[in-house]
Amino acid sequence: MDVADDALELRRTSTLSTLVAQRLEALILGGRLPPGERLNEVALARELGVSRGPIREAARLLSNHGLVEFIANKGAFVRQIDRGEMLEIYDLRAVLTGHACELAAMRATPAETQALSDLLERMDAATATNDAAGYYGLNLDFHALLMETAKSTRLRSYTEGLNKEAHLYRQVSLQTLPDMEQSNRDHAAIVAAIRAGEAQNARELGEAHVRAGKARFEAAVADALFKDRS
Amino acid sequence: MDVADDALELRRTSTLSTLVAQRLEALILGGRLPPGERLNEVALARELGVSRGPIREAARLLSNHGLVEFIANKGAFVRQIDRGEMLEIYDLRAVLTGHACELAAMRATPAETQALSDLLERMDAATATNDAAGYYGLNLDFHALLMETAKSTRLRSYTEGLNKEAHLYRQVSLQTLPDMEQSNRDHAAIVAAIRAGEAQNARELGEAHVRAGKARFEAAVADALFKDRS
DNA sequence: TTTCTGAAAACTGTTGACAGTTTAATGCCG
DNA sequence: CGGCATTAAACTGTCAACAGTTTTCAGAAA
Repeated sequence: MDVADDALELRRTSTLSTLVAQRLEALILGGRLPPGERLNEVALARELGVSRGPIREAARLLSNHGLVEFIANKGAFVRQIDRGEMLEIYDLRAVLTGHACELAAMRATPAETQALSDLLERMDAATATNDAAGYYGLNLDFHALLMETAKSTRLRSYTEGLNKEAHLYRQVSLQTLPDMEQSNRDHAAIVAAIRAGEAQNARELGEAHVRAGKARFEAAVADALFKDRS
Repeated sequence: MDVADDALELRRTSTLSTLVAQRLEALILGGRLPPGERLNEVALARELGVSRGPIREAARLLSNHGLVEFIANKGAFVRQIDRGEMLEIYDLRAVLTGHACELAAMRATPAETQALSDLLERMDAATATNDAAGYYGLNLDFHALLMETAKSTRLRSYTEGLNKEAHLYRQVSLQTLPDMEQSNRDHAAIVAAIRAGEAQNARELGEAHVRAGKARFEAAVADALFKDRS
């Protein structure tokens, strides 16, 4: 999608409500509106310089993205995600990532496989220099490109939603950092399968990749629990 | 969830916006608001006896369910689903149904497997008497119970959303009726795998079951196309 | 001091009105 | 008669005010 399309798309969809929704989403994911917090309509309206109408519409927009929960006569609250829901999210992400890899293997254009390979190389470089922050960003890019390559709008929006929800887990400290080396070995295997057009194989590799993340998460939680009790 | 819980839940969530959303959803899925139609706010407000605010909020609610699409300064439109999107929906439904069966195999209580078996029998009875309408309803119940048994709220809501979206396909005539006998053989195999706790097997069976539906759909589309041209 | 009661403050849910945009229609010109 | 500019109608986007509920807090009773 080029710039002109972007501009058109913006003009086609942008209204105060959607802009406010983006602001609110940023506030929530950025932690300034922590899980459990109520979205005070009048305060937010004053702060953002709009009336309550757009605030309410924006909150309703976010509600089905799973970021916000409505309680009648009490208002909109930032959702709280507990450990069980986090596991649920990992499971779904695993299944959907697997499906994305499968589709990518079937549909990837040469340019796309090349772009994936390029990202792989840059991630290797980040691993070599132990650049965790850089790796983190590239990792996001990689998974985004994977979804792009799968060419399934719903798959992408579901995955994006799950990723956002994961940010609502109370102890962000438990959002584990991947073992960069192992993680990128996974990526390399996935890209190889995609390049070879081995759909089933790509699917299994993608699913296992996320499952590994889930395992790390569970270990981190168990570890934190242990520390609490000691 | 018992009746008291339902009432509480209702009181907790129900507000004009949500009630209107349910009404609108019914109008859309019932075909009275066909795909592509604009949701005229003033007309709907008058018809439902509320002001435009709740209508707008309800539309925003439905927009995230994928039933409605907003275009700035033009309003809310009932989404249109084309053949490609329909295939995308089938794919996702297949993957998610497989996952649901997998989870069900791991988590089903004896009561739940029994309930699944009971539905199976009633579907057999419907098949025997060639009661397509009855089978249709029981089939919905079966898949709903499957999701219940999987005990994953997101899995359920995603699947429900996909099912609703599928209703937006322009030619509802192409929504194929399953071959009742074959379909129920699939169901029986799935329940057997769940009862046996064979998660991986249940997953594959569930996925294949939906894939079969996708194949029927593709055949029906090809057939319709052929008839058009002849 | 604690607990209950009741009123006030704060806030959400809803409504009707105003502003700006889009769409349809009317009339003009070729 | 057909195409085009202009104008009016219809409609959406936004706002400010009203109604009803929830929460808070002060004061009285135990």
